[in-house]
Amino acid sequence: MVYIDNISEYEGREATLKGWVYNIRTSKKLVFIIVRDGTGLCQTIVAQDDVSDAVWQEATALQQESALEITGRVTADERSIGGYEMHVTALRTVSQAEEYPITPKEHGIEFLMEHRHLWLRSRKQWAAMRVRNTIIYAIHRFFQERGFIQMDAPIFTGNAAEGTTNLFETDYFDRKAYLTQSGQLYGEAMAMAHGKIYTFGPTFRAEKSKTRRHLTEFWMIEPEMAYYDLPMNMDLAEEMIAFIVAEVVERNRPELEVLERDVAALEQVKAPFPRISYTEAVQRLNSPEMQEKLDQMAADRVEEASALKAERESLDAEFGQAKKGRKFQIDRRRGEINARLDQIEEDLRNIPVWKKSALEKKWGEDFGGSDETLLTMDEHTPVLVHGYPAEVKAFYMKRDPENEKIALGVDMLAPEGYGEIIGGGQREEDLETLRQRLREHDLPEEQFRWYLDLRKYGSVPHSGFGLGLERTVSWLCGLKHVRETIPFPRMMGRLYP
RNA sequence: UCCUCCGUAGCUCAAUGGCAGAGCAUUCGGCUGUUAACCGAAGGGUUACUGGUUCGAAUCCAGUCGGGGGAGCCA
Repeated sequence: MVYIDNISEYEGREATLKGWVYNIRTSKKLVFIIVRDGTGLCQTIVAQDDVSDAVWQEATALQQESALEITGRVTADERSIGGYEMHVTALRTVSQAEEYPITPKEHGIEFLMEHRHLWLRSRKQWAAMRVRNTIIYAIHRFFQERGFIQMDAPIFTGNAAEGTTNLFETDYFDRKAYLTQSGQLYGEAMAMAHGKIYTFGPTFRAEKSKTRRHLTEFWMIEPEMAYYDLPMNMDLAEEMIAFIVAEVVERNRPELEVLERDVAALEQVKAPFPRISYTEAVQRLNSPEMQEKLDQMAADRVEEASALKAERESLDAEFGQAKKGRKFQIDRRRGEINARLDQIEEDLRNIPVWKKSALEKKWGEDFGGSDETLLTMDEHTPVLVHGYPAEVKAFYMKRDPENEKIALGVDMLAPEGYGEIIGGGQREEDLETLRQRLREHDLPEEQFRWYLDLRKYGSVPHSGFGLGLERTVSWLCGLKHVRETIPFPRMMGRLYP
């Protein structure tokens, strides 16, 4: 089989592509068909003089997304996408498409989500999925090359416990079962068997969150390592992220270009990343400098908004006498301006809230989304925040031996406002301490009998973390919303397709 | 659960209480190299739904439904 991504090998020769019509343009005696085959796009040219009447008829009858086999001579041509094009000699329609709903024009998100099964064929979505694939492969490589064993935690769990989040409840032979929100506790058991393990699987949270960072079903990677303390854990997380980013930059340049991602920003993501304690982070949020930064941000937004409005007015004035092609551009630009203005309006409403949240953040409170954005605002790499107040963290988190109020947890915050991509820490390994924590959190010891066994039979210091795959994809692709980083996103209010 | 914005042709949007419109898509015609081609024509509407105000409602008011963004919660 010939695929578009290696079509250069066929320059000057005849080849057959099997794919779909990405776009088609007709002229009197020429038809330009952009063919898509899953590996890329290639322009093909059908000239009436070069082909039989039958082939010409078929070519002119093709619709967007019709499936076809197309044969012709491959030539290099700078005018064409990918630098090569095909002069067609034969063509077979495999399947004539009906009128395709996703036209070469902007669409709203509701419409696109309703057609997600088709939207996946579009260029940007195609590129994002390829980056996702690189990330998945890089994660496996990273761990496999370091002696980690990949193991799977169960998806059905019996205990609704462990904490605060809402779980999906299912009927399990007349008993209640819940879809897992984390494989971590099982990861600990597996790490005691194999030393270093990682899980890679779906997780479910029934949170009624409608934000760009949330899905109800998402994929999480959770390494767990025996004999690792918090600093070792942080080193591993940092090394892993740097590795993933380097792989994406190396292997996905064309995809990042399609996504219009600023590659230079990704190239700066190299270890070591800044590390600050939770206590320092709170001080930073409380600082007058942070308030000034937010005032500056508000002023910048106001300025940007007035510039955009001026631009929109001049576009409006131009629109009347513009030619069709230009009208199209104006339309598109107006759409961008309106979307940005909506965003600015939202920001301006929120900045006072962010200011208040930052200024009034007290030691002991958890960070909100805006706090995370502020903490990474001046960085081009992720930031590690460690040593959280024990009270806001889960029962299994080990406390700092020198300060009972501090848990040995760490979060990694991605830059550019992408938020928390990693959460983890060192686990409590002492049996009696853990029993007491369960009581403090009002959790039933019976449910955790197996977990407590791990502390009875050869308990050792151990650590691990969870990486959110979709947030990582979102950050590296520069996508605004995690719903574009998974083939079929599951969100509150979205179960189709 | 709360705050906020939105719902007009298949799609993206306009119409600021007074004749419901444009571009794309579709169909037909024209055009020899197009880059989301271009030019001409045609068809296409329960303005989300229910009620109210008004001489008159896409527009104002109330409620319902659906969606976007955010808070909380979190990866």
